[in-house]
Amino acid sequence: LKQYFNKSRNMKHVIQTLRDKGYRMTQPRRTILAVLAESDALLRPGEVLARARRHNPSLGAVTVYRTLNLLVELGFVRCIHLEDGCARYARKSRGHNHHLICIGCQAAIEFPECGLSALMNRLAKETGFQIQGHILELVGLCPNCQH
Amino acid sequence: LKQYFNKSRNMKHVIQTLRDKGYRMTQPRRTILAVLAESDALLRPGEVLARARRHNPSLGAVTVYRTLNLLVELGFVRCIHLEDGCARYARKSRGHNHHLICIGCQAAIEFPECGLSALMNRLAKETGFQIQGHILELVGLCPNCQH
DNA sequence: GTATTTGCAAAATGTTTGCAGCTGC
DNA sequence: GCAGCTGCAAACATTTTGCAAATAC
Repeated sequence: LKQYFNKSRNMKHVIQTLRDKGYRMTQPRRTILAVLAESDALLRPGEVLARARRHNPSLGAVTVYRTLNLLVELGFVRCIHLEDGCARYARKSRGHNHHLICIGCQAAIEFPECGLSALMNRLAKETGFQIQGHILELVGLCPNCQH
Repeated sequence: LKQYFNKSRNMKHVIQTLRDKGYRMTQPRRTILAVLAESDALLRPGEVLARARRHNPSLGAVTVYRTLNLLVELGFVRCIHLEDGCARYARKSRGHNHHLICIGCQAAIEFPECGLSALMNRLAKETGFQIQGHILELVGLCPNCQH
């Protein structure tokens, strides 16, 4: 889990996906992927930048913003807005899933099944809406932050 | 529905709640409440300001931000961050509920039951998290925006 | 070699704060 | 009358854009 992006097979998958869309794997992108791979917590862009600069001090903030947007677009990263509206990022597995987030330490755990399809079907019938998706995040305190 | 805040009983409830917490009902607050009452769509602070200025041209943007924050704090309004991270506001009924949002016209319909408690209980047991809440919004196209 | 990417500076955007004057009650 | 509120200006935080130099492949 911790080495999601470090596992050679996953990194190759990222590189291949970039290639397929005309993008390139670069040193800054590798560094940012490594930062996300090493963290189990949601990170703000500034936090990603600070951590990435430990490995690569000349990295620019703009590159972090652009890279995070790209990784979201490609589906490798999720952008989450909690109540405060700040953008936070976490790595995302393939397929449909959501995050359970600790409001103490920002730890984020993925879970796949949300069981919302019955609700969505019912509301679609009742309202005539064509429901396309949903935003769902659970928030609470992880075992370490409950004391 | 359209006149949620205009109904005298509801307005009195807002006034009473403000009073109880040491706040006052003022002309700018009344105007902003009326704007939210008249709209069935999510509104950005700037949109609230523009609409409110039709009734009260001297209204300041800062007052809109402060009033929206206050109304969220008191539970009369919900602040929603969609994928783009922008803050949008909608009036909120009492009790637990969520919104079904049209990505075409920003129309927002409240619905009360989300059926997430089984999922939350299961994840709490599996992870040791003390789950305190959830962010849930359904997004799609309303009948008018599907054409 | 060439198209993509980077990093800087600057601009744009969105929101908050300090404060003097105004308003609700 | 006095506490709370407003509106302005300014500060602040965050994100985006234009562009020349660097880089991936």
